[in-house]
Amino acid sequence: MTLDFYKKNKKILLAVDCIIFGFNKEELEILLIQRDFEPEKGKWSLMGGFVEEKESPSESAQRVLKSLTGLDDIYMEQFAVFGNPDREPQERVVSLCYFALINTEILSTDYKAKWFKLDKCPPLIFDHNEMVVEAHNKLKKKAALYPILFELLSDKFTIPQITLLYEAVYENQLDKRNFTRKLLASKLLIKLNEKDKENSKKGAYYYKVDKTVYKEKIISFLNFLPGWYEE
Amino acid sequence: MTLDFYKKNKKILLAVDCIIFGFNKEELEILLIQRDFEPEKGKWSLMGGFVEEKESPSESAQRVLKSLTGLDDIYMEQFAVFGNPDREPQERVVSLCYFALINTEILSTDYKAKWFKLDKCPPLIFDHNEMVVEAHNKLKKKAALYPILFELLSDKFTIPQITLLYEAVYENQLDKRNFTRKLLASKLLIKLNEKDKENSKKGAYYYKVDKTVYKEKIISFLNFLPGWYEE
DNA sequence: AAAAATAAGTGTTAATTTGACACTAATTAT
DNA sequence: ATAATTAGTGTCAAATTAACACTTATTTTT
Repeated sequence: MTLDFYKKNKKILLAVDCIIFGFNKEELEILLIQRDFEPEKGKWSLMGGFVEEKESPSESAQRVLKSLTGLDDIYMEQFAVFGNPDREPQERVVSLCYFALINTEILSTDYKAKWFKLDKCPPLIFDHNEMVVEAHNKLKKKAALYPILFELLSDKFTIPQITLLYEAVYENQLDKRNFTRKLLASKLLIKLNEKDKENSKKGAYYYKVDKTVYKEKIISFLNFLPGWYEE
Repeated sequence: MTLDFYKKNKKILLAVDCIIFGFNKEELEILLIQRDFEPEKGKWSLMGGFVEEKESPSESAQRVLKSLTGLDDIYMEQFAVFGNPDREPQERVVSLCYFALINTEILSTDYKAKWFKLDKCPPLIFDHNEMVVEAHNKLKKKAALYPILFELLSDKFTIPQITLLYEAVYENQLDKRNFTRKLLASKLLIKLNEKDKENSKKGAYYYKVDKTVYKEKIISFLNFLPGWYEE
């Protein structure tokens, strides 16, 4: 009886798919690959892979991410399961969806992945376009409460850069004065004695994240974006 | 080549486990079953089952819930994946975790499940105790933003009952005056011309949820619980 | 060297929301 | 009639919010 219980149940191919967000200083982007195998060879796709024998799903997601970007230690979160029996034509696959936030500057370019602006995402295989939409929605909700968007920026960044980032994620204009005030009130940022002179004549001071505060900081970020969630 | 790609990957037993929350007018409870099969026969366990061939994981979770409670149409949310390779001794099983909110009054009692107070939960099989803790944490976060806790109450309820419910979920005392004010300001409640006289001499007015508002209503519930998330 | 151009950075105010706080009202039981 | 019990309500000071536009620092142009 012991093993019968398990044996009578069908096993399933279990995949992970990663929506990898990046920020190009102006727009939110996602990293896609062109499939080089059947089915759907040549089509654009999220990065994915199967959960292997000796790894947990989050380890699979990390492996996939590493194999495609060379990056370790990336912010990643499981946010959905796509598992309709017929979502892939060849074989039943249940997919665990993760979104990841990476700083695109760190990423070397010799991987065959390509960045696409979120609003110019090509048609993707299977239900991957739906996954992207859900990931973006989840990102908006999460980032309203937790300061995770800093994962998309370099170690040092300017206030105008953060503002552009939030405007990109929420597809909305922000009041610069109010936003800056709230940012600084969060006590999350440390002002550096150095300016970014690339993007303006006056130059904007660099800041970095106070890591000790960052770990504890949640929810206080709420209402950074007055009203975005009510629309 | 087509199918080789899939074939070389190992399939995995995919389970769903449900943390079913209920509210007994005083405390938050979860519904558990005593396993009547090996392994771990006789031990307490979450309700679970395997994802079958023709169903999506959320359908599996609904089926499990229905088979154990007779209930349909229950609020349910996937909140975690437990998938360490060795989390079950006999066989590798990846578990998709759902939490559900049900009104215990509707539930008939001839199912062999049993309610346990959340803080008096017995030792459970495998990693189920961890799942319960994560579910409770997730519930707290979600319910701070969305009015989902009404799913735990009957169609009509009193303000004192809601207050007790929030106090139970957040394990904290609430200021009755401020909480009531915010509740009513949410425009989510419709006052009925009827009182509950069971629980007090004066009697407390019943309210019901305004379903049209309920569907849209999110986040405005935030800060119902000043400071709970900062501790 | 003066003027123009550009983007950074900053302050005020009125309205709203918050949290802290304690008494009155309605009913039943004695 | 009195006591007991729980429901229900109001005020105020402090903090937070959103709406709003000018000054500053620097480089480029003339």
